[in-house]
Amino acid sequence: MIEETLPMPDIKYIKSLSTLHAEFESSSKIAISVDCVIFGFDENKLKILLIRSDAKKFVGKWSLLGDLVNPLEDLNTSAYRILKNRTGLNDLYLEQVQTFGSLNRHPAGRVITVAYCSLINIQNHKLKILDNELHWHDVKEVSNLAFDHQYIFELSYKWLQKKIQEHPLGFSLLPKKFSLRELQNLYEAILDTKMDRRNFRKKFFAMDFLIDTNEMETDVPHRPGKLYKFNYEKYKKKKKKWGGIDF
Amino acid sequence: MIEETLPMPDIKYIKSLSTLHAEFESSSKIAISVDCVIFGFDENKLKILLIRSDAKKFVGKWSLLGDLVNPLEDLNTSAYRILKNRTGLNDLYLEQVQTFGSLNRHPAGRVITVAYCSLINIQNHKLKILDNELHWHDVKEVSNLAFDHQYIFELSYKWLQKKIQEHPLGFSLLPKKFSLRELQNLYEAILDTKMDRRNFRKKFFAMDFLIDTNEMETDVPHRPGKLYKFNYEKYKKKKKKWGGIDF
DNA sequence: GCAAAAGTGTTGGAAATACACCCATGT
DNA sequence: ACATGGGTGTATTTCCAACACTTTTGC
Repeated sequence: MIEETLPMPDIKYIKSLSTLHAEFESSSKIAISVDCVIFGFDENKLKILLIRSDAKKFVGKWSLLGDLVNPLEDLNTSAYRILKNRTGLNDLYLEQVQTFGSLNRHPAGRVITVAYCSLINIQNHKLKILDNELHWHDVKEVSNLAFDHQYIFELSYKWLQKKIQEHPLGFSLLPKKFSLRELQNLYEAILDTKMDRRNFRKKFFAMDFLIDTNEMETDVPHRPGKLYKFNYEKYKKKKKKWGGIDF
Repeated sequence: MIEETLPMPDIKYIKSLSTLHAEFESSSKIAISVDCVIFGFDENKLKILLIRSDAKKFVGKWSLLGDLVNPLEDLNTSAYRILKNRTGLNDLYLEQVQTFGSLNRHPAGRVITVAYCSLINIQNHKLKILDNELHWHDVKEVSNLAFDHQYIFELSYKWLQKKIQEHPLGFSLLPKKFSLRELQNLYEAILDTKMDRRNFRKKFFAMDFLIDTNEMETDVPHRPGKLYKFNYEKYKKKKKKWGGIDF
């Protein structure tokens, strides 16, 4: 139940003025931010966008892209704004992952952050602002991020691994037209595994969500493969079936 | 109030005083709350805990259990506090579901809320404080909740349906010792479906997470069934296998 | 012609489903 | 005795995993 007015601080004990002051300060505000875990796919590797942190406590460390939520803007809008400022925004997939609210996760005070996960196609979205050394990092080499961003990143990556097996998000990371080899490379990179090529094809053809574009790869130093598009319309109509119990 | 003899401030757009006031008020703070979707299981029906809203805009409507986050308390701690205040807290399962931050979801101002889902055993947790008509409602009869709580409830329910198929949460809703019939009734209630009794048993025995307590049901007007416990230790050791691709 | 990847089917095992009868208890 | 749900096994089907050779292109 939410009170219509903010509650008075509940002061039961005698405290020093400075403690009271600190509590008043902190009780009067919790800041809320959005952090974006932005995945891309290039050279058959899964990548993530990072910048250098400019927080004093974390100089030199890499950090997710985040910003405070503007009080007059919807939460999702905040996430889209951050993405837009950094990349441009066609063909992007964005979804909330989780909210992180440990007491001391931010050195500047109480900041609760909502993590969003975004998938973008690196080729179609050249970075426009390169402040703070913004660039793509191989996910396998991400370590020791600023704040609690390492933890957020790791949860987001696990989230992506699970999600991509249940929903067709992966296509956002590929060109509109792609070969089955590219699709399989994507899955193998994200899930960090190898799959049987024939079974992979069989699987996707059986789903019947791939549209044959009647085009072929060009400029490949081997037999060119067919190019496909993903049929979002057909997918949307499909209702998810009962999945069984499987711990 | 701006005095007529002073120069006009450099305002590019003319706004009413009340608009300016509202913008100042809202730009200065975003409140953050936690709302708990608390599920229980009784009489073979899935239930949810609700109270009467005391927000003026929603008089008479039912509402989830929520409260503002205390700036000196961890986010999860807020959720546990709300639960504790309302129920007592043994054997409870609590997990964050999603954060809701639409601009106008709360009439009192900008409030972003983090939804938590909790599963408790109704028999073991008699309600202690019955303010605001706190009691259990059949999930099938929940409608027209206050705020955006209907939406939060519906997402949480879907979350539960999915989660219970992939993780053994359901046991939190049952007594420590339960019969297979009770377990199946639980699954059928949550998933709103019927299952084959023999296959259900086979499934759970094959998982090998049930411990035979060598006790039987008593006071049942038919052949008594065996009572089982769930083996959390054994489950924890199990690593989740590769799940395949399945849109 | 050679390297490199595209394209293609079958088979065996595992898991899920569908299904029917006897048993133990309380009334 | 009867009503109620407990307990069990098998046949069928479906899904998944494993596996090898031929084809097409660039060089």
